[in-house]
Amino acid sequence: MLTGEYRYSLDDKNRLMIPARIRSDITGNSVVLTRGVDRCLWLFPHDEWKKISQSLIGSTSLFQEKARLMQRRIIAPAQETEIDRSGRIIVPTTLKEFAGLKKECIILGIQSYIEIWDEESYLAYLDQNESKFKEAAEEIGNKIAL
Amino acid sequence: MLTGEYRYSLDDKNRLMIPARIRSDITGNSVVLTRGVDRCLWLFPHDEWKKISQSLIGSTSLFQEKARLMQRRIIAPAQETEIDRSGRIIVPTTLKEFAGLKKECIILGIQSYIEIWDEESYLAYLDQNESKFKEAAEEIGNKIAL
DNA sequence: TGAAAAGTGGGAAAAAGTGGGGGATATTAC
DNA sequence: GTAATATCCCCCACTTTTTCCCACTTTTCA
Repeated sequence: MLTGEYRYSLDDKNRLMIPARIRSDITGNSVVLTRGVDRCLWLFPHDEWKKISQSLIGSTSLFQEKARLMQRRIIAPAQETEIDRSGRIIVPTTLKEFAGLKKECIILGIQSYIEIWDEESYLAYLDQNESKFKEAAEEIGNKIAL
Repeated sequence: MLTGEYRYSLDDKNRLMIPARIRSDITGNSVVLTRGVDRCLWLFPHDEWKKISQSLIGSTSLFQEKARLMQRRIIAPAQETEIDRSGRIIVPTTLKEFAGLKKECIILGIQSYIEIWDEESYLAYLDQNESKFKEAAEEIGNKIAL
C-alpha cells in the first residue's frame, strides 16, 4: 500500500534510506526521482513513472509553451535510480538542491508514489497550510460521509 | 531514457561536458546543436534532428513568412558537432552568445533531445513560471488521477 | 533474550570529469 | 611572401566522483 511517514537522514554520500515497509511494496529495484509540485521530490516505481510520463508527453509538443514548461519542470529533472542492496537511493545534487534537503528528511508514502521533503520545509508547509487544510476538509465532508 | 538535470561548466575552450548518463543513450558521436525556443540551446542526436528538420522543412514553404522564420530561427543556426573522447562538445560562439552561456550551465535531458541553459537564465525561467506551472498542474490533475 | 531484519558507515576499484600540452592549420602584420 | 601569432583539434595524464561491496550497529519480533 506504500503509505507512512518516516524520518531518515541523508548521509555524506547523498544516500537516503527508503523505509523497509515502503520498499516491500515496490516491485523491482528501479525507481524514478523527480521534482514534485511544491518544494519536495517525487519518487515513482518505474512502471508508475512510465504511465505518468507517457500521458504527459503524449499530449504535448516542444513547440507549445505550456508543454515545454511541463516537460522542463517534471519530465526533464527525472532520473532513474537503483535501490542499493541496503535499501538506499542516491539523491542527485540538483534535485537535492531543489528540495532544499539538508540532513533530516521526511519520507511520505502516498499510495502509488513517495514524497521526500526536507524536515524543516515539511513542518513549515504543514504549518502554513493548516487552515487551508481545514477548508478542504469541510469541502470534502460535504461530499463524503465519514 | 535521456532525462535528468545536471550542472556543468563551460571551460576556457568553450567545451561542455555531456553527462555520461545522457551520453550512453545517444547512438553515435554526431549531434546537432541549434537555437532553442526560449533562451536555451537544443541538442539532438543526429537521427532525431533529421526527423525534426525534415518535418519542419516539409511542412513549410520559403514563400511564406512564418515558414521562413522557422527555418531561419531553428534550421539555419544548426551546427553538427562531435562528442570528443572525453564526452564533451564544443559550443560555437554564436550559439553560446544566443543562450547567454557564461560559466555554469544546466543540461536538461528531455526524452529525445537535450536543452542547454545558462544556470542563471534557467533559474529565472523556472522562477517566473512556477505559478503558471502550478496552474497547468491543476488542469492536468483534472484529467489524470495520480 | 536471541535470531533475523533493518539501518549506517566507510574502503577501494572503476568510471567520469577536468585541464592543459603541443602539433597542424589558419590568420595577421609587415 | 614570409614570419609571427593565434586558433583549433587531438590526445594524454591527473583528479574527483561514483559505484559496489562488506562489516558493524541497532532495532524488531518471536
